[in-house]
Amino acid sequence: MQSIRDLKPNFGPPPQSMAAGPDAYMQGNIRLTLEDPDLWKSFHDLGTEMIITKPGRRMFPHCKINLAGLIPCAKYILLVDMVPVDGFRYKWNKEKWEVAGKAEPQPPCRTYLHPDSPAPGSHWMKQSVSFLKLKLTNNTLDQHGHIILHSMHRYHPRFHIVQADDLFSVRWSVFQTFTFPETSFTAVTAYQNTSITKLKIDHNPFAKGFRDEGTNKKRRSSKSPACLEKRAKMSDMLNRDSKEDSPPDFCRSAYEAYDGEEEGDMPKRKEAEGIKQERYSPWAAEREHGVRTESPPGADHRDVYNTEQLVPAPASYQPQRVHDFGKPPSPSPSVGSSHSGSGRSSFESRVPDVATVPDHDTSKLRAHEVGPHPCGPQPLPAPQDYPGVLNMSMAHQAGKPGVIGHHLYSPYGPEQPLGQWSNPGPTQYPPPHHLTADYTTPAVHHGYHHGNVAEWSQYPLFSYSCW
DNA sequence: TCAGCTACCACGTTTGAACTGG
DNA sequence: ACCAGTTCAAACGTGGTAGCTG
Repeated sequence: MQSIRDLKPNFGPPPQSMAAGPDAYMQGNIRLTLEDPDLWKSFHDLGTEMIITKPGRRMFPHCKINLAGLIPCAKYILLVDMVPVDGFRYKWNKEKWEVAGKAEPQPPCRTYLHPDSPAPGSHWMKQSVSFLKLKLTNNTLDQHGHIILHSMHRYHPRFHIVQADDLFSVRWSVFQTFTFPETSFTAVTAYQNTSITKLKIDHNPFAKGFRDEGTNKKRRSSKSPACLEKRAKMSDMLNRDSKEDSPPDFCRSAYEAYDGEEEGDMPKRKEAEGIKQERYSPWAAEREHGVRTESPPGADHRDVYNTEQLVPAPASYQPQRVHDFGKPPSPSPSVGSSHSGSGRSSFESRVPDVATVPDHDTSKLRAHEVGPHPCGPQPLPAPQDYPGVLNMSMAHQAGKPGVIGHHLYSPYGPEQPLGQWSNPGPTQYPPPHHLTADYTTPAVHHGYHHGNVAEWSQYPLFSYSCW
C-alpha cells in the first residue's frame, strides 16, 4: 500500500487558516485501502462490468475504502471520479473483450462527493467509507449529478482526498489521489459476460431473487438459442409452479461452478476457484499482450497508483444560478471537440460539462474569470436546483489551458445540515474575490444558508490534463 | 442483420412511518 | 408523555428480457 507522496502545494495565495500551518497539511501520511479487495479481484479477474442506465445505476461492488493517517481534527473532503483506462471502445466478442475502435468523446466529467464531506479525519478513519450511493449513467444530459460514462468503455475510479474545511477552500488544497487497479471496469448497458452476471447475483443482496437457491427459478436462464427454445417449452410448467425448489436443469452449465451452496464464504471461495478455471480475464490478457494498462509493473494490486492531482490555482468560481430550472441543456459546440483520439491523449483535455448546462446568459461571464481556453470562453455549468449536486469552476493554470467542467455530486438533501458548507463563516476564508455577481446574489446566499448545496450545482473541479 | 439500448417486469432489500406495549 | 421494539408498505435496487433503433 502506497499513497501518493509527491505532493505539491497549490497555487495562489492560501487562505489564512492554511497559511498558518502549511506543514500540518502536508505532514499527513495518508493511507487508503480498498475494502473487499478479494471481491474486487474476483470481478477484475473476469473483467468487471458495471451497468449504466439512463436513471443511474449503483456500482457493484461499490467503492468502499479505509483511511488512515489523516489529521484527526482536520477536515477532509472525499471525492470519487471515473477516468478512462484507455482510449478505446470495446466490444464483447466470442467470450472476450476486443477493441472496437477509438473511444468516443469523453462525456461530461463529474465527481461524486462523499455525503459526509467535509468531515474531520477522525470521522473518516473511525470506520470504512462507502460510496454506495454513487451512480453511473450513460445519459449525457443527466440532471441528477450521476457520473456519466460511455457504454463499452473502460474506466477506473479515482479517490481524491482533499483537506479542506469546505468547498470554498478546495481550490487551495492539495489533492491526494488514489487508484486501485482491481476497480477498473467496463461500462455496459447490459451484461456481456455471464460469469460477471453470476458473480453479481451471488454477491449482491439486491439480486438474491436471481440466485439458484432463490424462489424465482425461471429467471435463471441464458441467452443461448438452445436455452431459449427449451425455456419456451418449459414456460408453461414454470408458470404453473414457479416456486418449485429444484430448478429445471436446463441452461445451467454456465453456472455449474456455483451450484449447490448457500451464500457464505465457502461458496464464494468455490466460485472464485471455479471462475479461475474458466478465467479469461481480458485485462489479464491485455497485460500479457502488452496492451497498455494502468497497472504499475510489479506493483501489488492493492497499491495505489502513484499519481497526484492538484487543484488548479487561478481557480475561478463561476457558479451561476439557474432561474428557470428545467430548460433543456444547450448543446455545446465544444463537446467532443477536444477528443483527440486513442490513448491517454484522448482524455487529457476534458471538455466542459456543458452538455448538462441549461441555457443561461454567458455574457455574464467575465473573460478574466474564465481564463484562456482554446475553445473560447466556456459557458460554465449552471447550478441546478436539484439537491446535492455541486458545481465548481476553475480555470487551468498556465500551460494547461481549458476550463473543464467537473461536477461534484453529493446526495445531500436541502434539509441536511451543511453549515460548514453553506457558510464559510467569519473565521474562514472569504469567498474568492473574483466571484461573479451572481455568486453573491442574495438568492445564492439564501441557498447556502439553508444548507442547500444545489447552488453549487456543477463545479469543474480539476483538469484531467494534470494526470 | 445485428449490436447496443431502453422500458418494463418480478423479486428482494432497505427505509421510515405507524403502531404497540412497557 | 416518552421510549423501544415491531410491523408493514412504499421506495429502491437488482438482473432478465422483449422490443426498438441506428
